Amino acid sequence: MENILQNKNYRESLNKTNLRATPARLAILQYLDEAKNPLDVNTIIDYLNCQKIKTNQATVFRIMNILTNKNIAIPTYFQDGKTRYELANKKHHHHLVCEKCGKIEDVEGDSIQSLEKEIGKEHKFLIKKHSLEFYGLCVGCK
Amino acid sequence: MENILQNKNYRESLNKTNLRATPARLAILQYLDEAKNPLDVNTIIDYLNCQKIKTNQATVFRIMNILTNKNIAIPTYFQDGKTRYELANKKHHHHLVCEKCGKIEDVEGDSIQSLEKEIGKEHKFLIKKHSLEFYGLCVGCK
DNA sequence: ATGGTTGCAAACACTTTGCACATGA
DNA sequence: TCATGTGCAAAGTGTTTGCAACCAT
Repeated sequence: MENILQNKNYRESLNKTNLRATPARLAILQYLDEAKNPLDVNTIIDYLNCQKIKTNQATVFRIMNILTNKNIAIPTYFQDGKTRYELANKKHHHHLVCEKCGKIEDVEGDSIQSLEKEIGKEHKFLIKKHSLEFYGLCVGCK
Repeated sequence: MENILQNKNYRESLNKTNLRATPARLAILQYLDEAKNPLDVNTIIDYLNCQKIKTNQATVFRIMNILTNKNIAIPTYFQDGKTRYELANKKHHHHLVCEKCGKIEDVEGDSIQSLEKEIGKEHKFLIKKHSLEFYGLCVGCK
């Protein structure tokens, strides 16, 4: 579980995993790296269009799947049915999702490590990861 | 947040919330009540067919949405993109999802209540619920 | 009787796939 | 050069909606 994106050299990061550095891939890595929230495919496509990089859904889905398989990106599945992606790079965190405006906020810290260990042992289950989302109302909406 | 399904009188439970007691609704409530796992719509349809209750996806989705809005059922969203439902009736719990065979196991106990309070306060976020799923390998698959 | 429910088909949204063409190394 | 990647269109899923017919109360 090494940190593939350590030096923001996206091109090198791609080559290191036997992926070619295409304009779309480079731009997506940069966008994910700058993003404060997990991004869904349509948001990514809009961004690429703004950057004058012509693309389409099939390609972006393919890229996101590859980045996921190479452990460069991590998908999270929210209640609206859209998959959102973040760089695996980021510190482990959870999400606060506002049910009114849809805003997604990160919560840093892996606060349930010990719980995870305990549960895994008790249920004889090899836990590899977890997904913890809090749903409610953000400051502006409550 | 009263317990609507306290006495397994599904008909009464439905009437109490201004819902008519149709064969599909009664059977779904009973099925959910007996189920050890959250159920997705196709699984529910298969069950209804076995029970000689003719139905279709639109109807079952509509029923599940209504039950969710009436706080009788709770949806959970898993990585395979399918929504699964449980009775709101059940003790609060989390899920262990086997990434190989797909089996879903419940983990009883609301072990992160205090964490939730803490995070809500710190982020000025009104947390109404959370969703915690553990992914990995079950006894049989590891 | 009549308003809530269903069934069917069509529409939607998200995601995947096939195949010819284009391109990075 | 040539394997890898892209674009487009079509197809695959899960879910929702419109509307006429149906049925629980």
